[in-house]
Amino acid sequence: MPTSETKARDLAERRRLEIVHAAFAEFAERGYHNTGIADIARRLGMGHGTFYRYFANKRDILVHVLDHTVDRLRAVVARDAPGAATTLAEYRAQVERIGYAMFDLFVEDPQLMRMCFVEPMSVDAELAERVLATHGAMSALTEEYLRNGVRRGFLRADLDTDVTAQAVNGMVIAAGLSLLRTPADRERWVRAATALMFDGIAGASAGGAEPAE
Amino acid sequence: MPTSETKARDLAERRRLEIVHAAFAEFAERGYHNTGIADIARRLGMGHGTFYRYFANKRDILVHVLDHTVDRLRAVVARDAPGAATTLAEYRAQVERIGYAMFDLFVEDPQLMRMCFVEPMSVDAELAERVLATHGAMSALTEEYLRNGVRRGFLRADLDTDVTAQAVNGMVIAAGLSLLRTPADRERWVRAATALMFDGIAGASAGGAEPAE
Amino acid sequence: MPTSETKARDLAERRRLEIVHAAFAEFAERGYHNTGIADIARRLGMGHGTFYRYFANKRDILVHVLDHTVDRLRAVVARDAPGAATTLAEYRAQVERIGYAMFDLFVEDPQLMRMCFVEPMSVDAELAERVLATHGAMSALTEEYLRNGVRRGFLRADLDTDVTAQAVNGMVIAAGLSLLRTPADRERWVRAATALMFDGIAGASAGGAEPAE
Amino acid sequence: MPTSETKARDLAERRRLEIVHAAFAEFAERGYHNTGIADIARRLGMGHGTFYRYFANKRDILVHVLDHTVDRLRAVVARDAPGAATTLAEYRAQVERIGYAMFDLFVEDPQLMRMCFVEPMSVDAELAERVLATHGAMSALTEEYLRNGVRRGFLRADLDTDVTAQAVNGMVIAAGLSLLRTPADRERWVRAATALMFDGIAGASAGGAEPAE
DNA sequence: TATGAATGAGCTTTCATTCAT
DNA sequence: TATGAATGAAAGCTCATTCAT
Repeated sequence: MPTSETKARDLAERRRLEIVHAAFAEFAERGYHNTGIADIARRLGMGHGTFYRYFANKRDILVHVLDHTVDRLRAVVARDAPGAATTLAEYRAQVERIGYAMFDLFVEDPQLMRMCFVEPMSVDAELAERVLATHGAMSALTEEYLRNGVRRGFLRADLDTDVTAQAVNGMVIAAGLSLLRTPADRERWVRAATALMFDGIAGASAGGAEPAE
Repeated sequence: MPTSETKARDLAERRRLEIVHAAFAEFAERGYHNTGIADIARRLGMGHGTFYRYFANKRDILVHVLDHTVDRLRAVVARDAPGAATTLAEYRAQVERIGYAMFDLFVEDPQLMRMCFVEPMSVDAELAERVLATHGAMSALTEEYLRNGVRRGFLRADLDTDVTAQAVNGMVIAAGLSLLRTPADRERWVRAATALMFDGIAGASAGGAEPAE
Repeated sequence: MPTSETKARDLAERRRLEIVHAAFAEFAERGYHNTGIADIARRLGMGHGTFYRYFANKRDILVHVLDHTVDRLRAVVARDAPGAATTLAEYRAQVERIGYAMFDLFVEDPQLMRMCFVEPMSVDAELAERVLATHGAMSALTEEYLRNGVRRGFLRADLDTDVTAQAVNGMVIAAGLSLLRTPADRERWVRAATALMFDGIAGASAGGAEPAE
Repeated sequence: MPTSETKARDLAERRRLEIVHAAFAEFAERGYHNTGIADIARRLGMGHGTFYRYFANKRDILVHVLDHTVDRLRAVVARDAPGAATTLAEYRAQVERIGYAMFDLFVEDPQLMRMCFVEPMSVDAELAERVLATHGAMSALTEEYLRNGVRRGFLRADLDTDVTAQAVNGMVIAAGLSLLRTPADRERWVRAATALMFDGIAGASAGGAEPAE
């Protein structure tokens, strides 16, 4: 039995979400700096004063768009538990699943990348730091997966999990950027990326774990 | 025999370069949108009207800063000719050399990354496309190296050079971003990244060229 | 026999008064222009839409605050009837009584001065005129006292009652302003002001009714 | 031989003064809060952006208008040196001179009062305090005159110079306010005010230095 | 009657760009 | 060629007021 107060709160919450979505669309379309509050409001058919009932200022909405978008990303990565895989094959399958999911996310909304990593970078130092922190957090997540693999023994014992996690995340970023420009073959991307990740590029015969010396 | 005209042209060219450097510094410090023409001019101790004798408008200087910065990046990658290596060990050594060089570049000027890939992304669609095109071009360059390795037989014959090149470039981007936040151990980064690139993460015993099926 | 209608009217009247008091407090605290309708409503714990059920607009409430405040001032001055005193001593005592009373009023609420003479002056021409008219009315009241004294023969026969009344009121204003800044000794102020008013500043020996010639 | 730099500085200084005058006129006409920067600029036929080359913000111009106006007031009071008079007659003549001069100032520009004491009072606490401080400073100046008279023996020995000075200043304020409403007879005002100031209102026969008790 | 969500006029302020000197 | 004063478009933000509930 929802009281009128909770109903009002729900309505307000829905409104906030609407604005977040509209802002996402506008920012994605023309960029944060080329978007006015009026543009966001117009997209929702509401007065631009109304915007300020829900968000403190322009930067505030960007923060919320960012958070909202990062959550979507994080959800995909976190869906598969880091400790789930017990064999290399399982692990690889898990990575592929995540890869496919992220790829689909990027395909569904190619601007997602931009909203998470590009637009907020050029607003102010604090937001830039926040983006980088997010990137760091996602690398930490990736590292969990790697650590698990090392612990279980199916990943190289001498793996530098920290740096490797960041490098792997870099591949994901590259995929995202690539999709901003041209549609890509999902299968091919994930296959090539996992191949690179697990096996490297060295010829099978020549391959050794040791760096050249 | 420099005529007074060529001398004047040289002087103008030097001035343009000065402005590009000043703009780079200002943009790096507080971002394109938070930098005014006056800031750039002030840094050079020149009147801000003078700026417009050398560049058409604010966007124009960004384009030049971008180009100039990308050239620096490209120079590093292109220093080693793609076709130079003839064995895996040579190839790997070459990659490491390039890796060290890029790393040093990022350390020397961590904002380089931002100027190439971040700031121009949020100005307008055309500049964003340009950034992505640049990224594409550098991937193409990387691909040349990979193709060469495949041709020579020391890289996997079935390597998807296109996607793999992009993914490798993603690692570089990750390194650059990482350096924006925290200084990193050059040795460790390059070692881990090349290990990942050449050998993958799979345990030595378990490693096979074949993807899980 | 209060009908329900008169009861409702009374309730409404009480509400109006509450709002007037709240508005006085807010205006006094941060000035008319820095106070929003929402501030006044919040102070009463009521919705700010409700305000408009009692007052036509923001200016309207100021008018009512002004009137209400002027009434308080006027009541003090009018308490002693202008014609009551019949001798100079009585008259002087009356002036002192009024002086003490006004002083107490200012001490009790130093913002009273501001609400009567300052805030409304900077809203629009009509309100400014109204403030000046009020000042004129209070001078007229003062003049009544002076006229009475002249008529009774204990004030200078040649007294310019009009201008003198205004000048005397000016002293009161000065006292009010002074209290806005620093607390003052009531005794001292009233004593000095009445001494000035009745006897002037000229040395006793030198004193004559005649202006210097 | 004015260098081009001093010429430029002079020009800028003249521009600033022009703006101060225009702002004075606009503020006087419609009040600080009802005046937009655009109004001030329009009055000078200049773009409103130009305003910000000379003043930091709207409040800033008010501060300058205030200072400029107070200086005009102060100049009048300070013209006659406080210690100049040596006899009561001289002193009274000096007071009358100052009275005439102030009166003329108010007649010439009745809004002067409003700019000094009214408009800045309702902007923020700091400006209000500043107005009151100015009032205090002018009272202090008046007190100097009174002290001098007491020292020389032609004013009451027991004069409370502090309070009396404030009260006398109150008369001046009253005159100023009065002139905002209706033109007044200069002769009459000064005569009545000095009479009040020097001799008080008590009838000649009845007059005594002692307060009634 | 009471409410507060919605509104948009209107303001201040910034800054890229122009142009007379 | 160099300058910086002038400009006004454009944007963010506030808040008095309205009105559906």
